[in-house]
Amino acid sequence: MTSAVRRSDATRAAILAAARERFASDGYERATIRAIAADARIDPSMVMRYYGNKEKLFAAAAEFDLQLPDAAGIPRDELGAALARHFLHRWESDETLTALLRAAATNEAAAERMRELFGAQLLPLATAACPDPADAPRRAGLVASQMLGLALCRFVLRLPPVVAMTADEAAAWVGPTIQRYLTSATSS
Amino acid sequence: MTSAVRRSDATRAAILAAARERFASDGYERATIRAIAADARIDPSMVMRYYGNKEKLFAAAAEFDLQLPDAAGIPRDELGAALARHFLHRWESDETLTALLRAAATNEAAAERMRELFGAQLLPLATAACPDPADAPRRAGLVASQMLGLALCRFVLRLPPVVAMTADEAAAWVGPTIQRYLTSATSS
DNA sequence: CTGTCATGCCAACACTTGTTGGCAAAACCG
DNA sequence: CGGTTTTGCCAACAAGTGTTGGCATGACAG
Repeated sequence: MTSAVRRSDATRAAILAAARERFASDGYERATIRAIAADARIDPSMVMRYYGNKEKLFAAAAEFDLQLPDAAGIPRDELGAALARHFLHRWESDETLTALLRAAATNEAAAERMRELFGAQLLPLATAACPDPADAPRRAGLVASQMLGLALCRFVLRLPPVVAMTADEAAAWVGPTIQRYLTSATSS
Repeated sequence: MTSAVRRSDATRAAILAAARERFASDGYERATIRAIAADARIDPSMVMRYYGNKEKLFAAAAEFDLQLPDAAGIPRDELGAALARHFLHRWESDETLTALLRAAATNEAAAERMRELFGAQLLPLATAACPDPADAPRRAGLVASQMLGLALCRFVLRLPPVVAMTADEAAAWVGPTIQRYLTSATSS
């Protein structure tokens, strides 16, 4: 009966949703199993039964797909702006990324997950987009620094001027930066 | 006897140094008073006597001066590169900034401190450097997003390609970005 | 209906946390 | 020297943590 719909699937989903919310707003250590369980209106022990322990719960809650567009489908000189817009949109529509970012600051497993996400999703796109595949990692790292920095200031630190910008304004400013990191002639 | 050198000043300093180290490597919640006290080779209760409570200890440990150069002393078109280099150097020579960044991800007081730092130190420089003072906050916010993002990837998440770069390489890449955020014609 | 398994809650565990009060020794001042 | 203040440690507290095992209730197959 592995593929059947169990009655507990709703509970599992409620736990996962509550976990994402707590991890996103409180980070890994301050998000307690008890608080998550209370949000999902079940007993804390259920969380343990369905997810084993807190670490595994986080791993399940931090599962994430950036859904990056295919580099081939976008004109080379619009890639920066398109990526910037996509990132911001993705960030605003799914709190998983904020959860991951907040947790990654203090939790090594979350940081490792962030590095995996970088290597598995952003790096391939950079490799396809940049002139010399040999320095794709560095270029992807720079793109990450700008996009994660923007998310940090906007969703975590909440710097007023960064929060005040619309997503389109922010993308318009940051787009050329991403573009340069991806496709410019090598600096230095 | 307020201005005299007390015998306990060495202990106070040891506590503060240990606190900065722990906050920098563990973040606010995982850095325990007990661990800090152990590092400083004293009893946990001493931390309380000298700093009141954990919050105040963090406030004392997170005191920080960016020591930004005067915008007037630097040619306008070299400001971006100079700032990038300065930031990276400052970051590497004092772990207080890493402590502040790690803690700010999950601790509201630390985030507030980060915003103060932004408003009191980076904003004035941007106001002096950018063409129209009216959009200085936005420009300063963008600068912060890039510099904090770089620090996040390099010192907290430890993305391999970002760690592998030398400080000068990183500054060479990021410099033009900062420059554009500060002095370019308004985007969008 | 009967037996079986899934679902949920309760109570408790071992442990860690920040924090407090009291007590000994050392340092200092007259 | 005597008296006071400073510096430090010890033991303990109350609260909160992740985690566990047992017991009820419901659903469901035969």
